[in-house]
Amino acid sequence: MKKLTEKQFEIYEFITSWQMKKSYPPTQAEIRDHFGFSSQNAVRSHLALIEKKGYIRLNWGKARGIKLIQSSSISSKESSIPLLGNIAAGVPLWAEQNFEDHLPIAPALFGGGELFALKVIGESMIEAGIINGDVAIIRRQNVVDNGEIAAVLIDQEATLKRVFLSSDSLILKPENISFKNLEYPRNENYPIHILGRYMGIVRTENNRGFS
Amino acid sequence: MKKLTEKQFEIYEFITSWQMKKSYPPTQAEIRDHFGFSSQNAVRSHLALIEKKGYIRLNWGKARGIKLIQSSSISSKESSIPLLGNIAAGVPLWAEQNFEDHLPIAPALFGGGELFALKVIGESMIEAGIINGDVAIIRRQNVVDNGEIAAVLIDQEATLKRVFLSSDSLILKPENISFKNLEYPRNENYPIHILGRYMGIVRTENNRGFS
DNA sequence: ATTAATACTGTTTATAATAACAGTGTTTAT
DNA sequence: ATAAACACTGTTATTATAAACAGTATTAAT
Repeated sequence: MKKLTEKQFEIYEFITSWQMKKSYPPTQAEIRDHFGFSSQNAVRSHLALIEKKGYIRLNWGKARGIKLIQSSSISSKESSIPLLGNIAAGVPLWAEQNFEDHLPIAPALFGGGELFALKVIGESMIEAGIINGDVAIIRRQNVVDNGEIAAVLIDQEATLKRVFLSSDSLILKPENISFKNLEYPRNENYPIHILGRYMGIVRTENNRGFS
Repeated sequence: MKKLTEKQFEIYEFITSWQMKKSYPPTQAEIRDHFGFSSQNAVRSHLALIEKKGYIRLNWGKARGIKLIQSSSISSKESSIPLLGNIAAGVPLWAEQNFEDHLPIAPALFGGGELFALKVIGESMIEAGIINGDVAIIRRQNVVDNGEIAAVLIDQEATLKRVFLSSDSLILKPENISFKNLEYPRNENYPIHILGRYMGIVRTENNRGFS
């Protein structure tokens, strides 16, 4: 199946998660509003392309006539999100063995894609409402847009930071007034990895400090 | 759950099988045609009754706004948490009709019990890391221990507050320095209800303001 | 260097679909 | 016997939603 462009994928994801939540697909106008387009035509042309690539089927002329085609990657069979455990130095990060747990949550709730969960350590994102011990849901990707929150690995510890990438440096901005920005010059081997984009959190009060 | 009449059941079945086949629900006109009614009103009144019995939920004014309610045995108890929708004055709070959505999350993650979800309105718990728009997971119970966070209903609006009950008063303490405590003398008919105990939150960044 | 595909804005028209109002018999449960 | 709930017909208004047409600007692929 032909690959979707990034934008097309975003729209496709929006449809799947809407469908998941509401059990019926969104209208073109609802998609337009979500993405802030001022023209429905933007949606129409995107849908046409996504259909051409075989991800959806359009029932032309009918309200909410978008039918999702089952694709193996985002199939509804997946009903959990892997929780990444302790990160041992040198061990390949994505090996199955590192997944010590699975959260019984359908990935579609967080927009689907290649998701994993990570326990947030520290208070650095407290002003974004993310506190120590929260489980962050991350979509795996190694680049994120400027200003987005990403999961980064610093000295074997996973934390969340707002990421700004300029031509000559990478800046990690905590959401906590008492923390300083971290700045790393580019083209140097800085000791951080972007693990993925922050998609949300899950916080369970019943088993804080459980594992 | 109240039983459907034979005719209502036929219509309900038609909707479920349509939904299965097409992945979106039928319109009222499509139902009318299938049953050979000459008036849409026949459909409308049936749907209203089926909704009242809690088998579907109607999204009034929206095309194909019929949502099937998961039969509580399969989905609710094992792999999803109902999201409580708008709370209309006078309407019994726990009627099926008020559940507009189900979060695809296994209740066990939040300790099990009779759980439901509620969208948090306002900034009153910001210091507990709970921000406006978060979906709080609540375990239904009308009493909570002193100092625990509970979902309370004040003037038809659901918020979270830390609850303290002394011999002569009930105090609701927000976790926000700029908010004042609310105090209600006991043995008076105060306008608040304790809905249940706060068990955690889910925050999805991908569909904030999804309704 | 040029084409094709992508990602849109803006406006208008057509149709799909729901809502509201006013009724008529028929059954079911007091 | 008498409401109340059920199962409809018939008509009209209104809104929700999709389609069509005419563009612009940017990026990726020859």
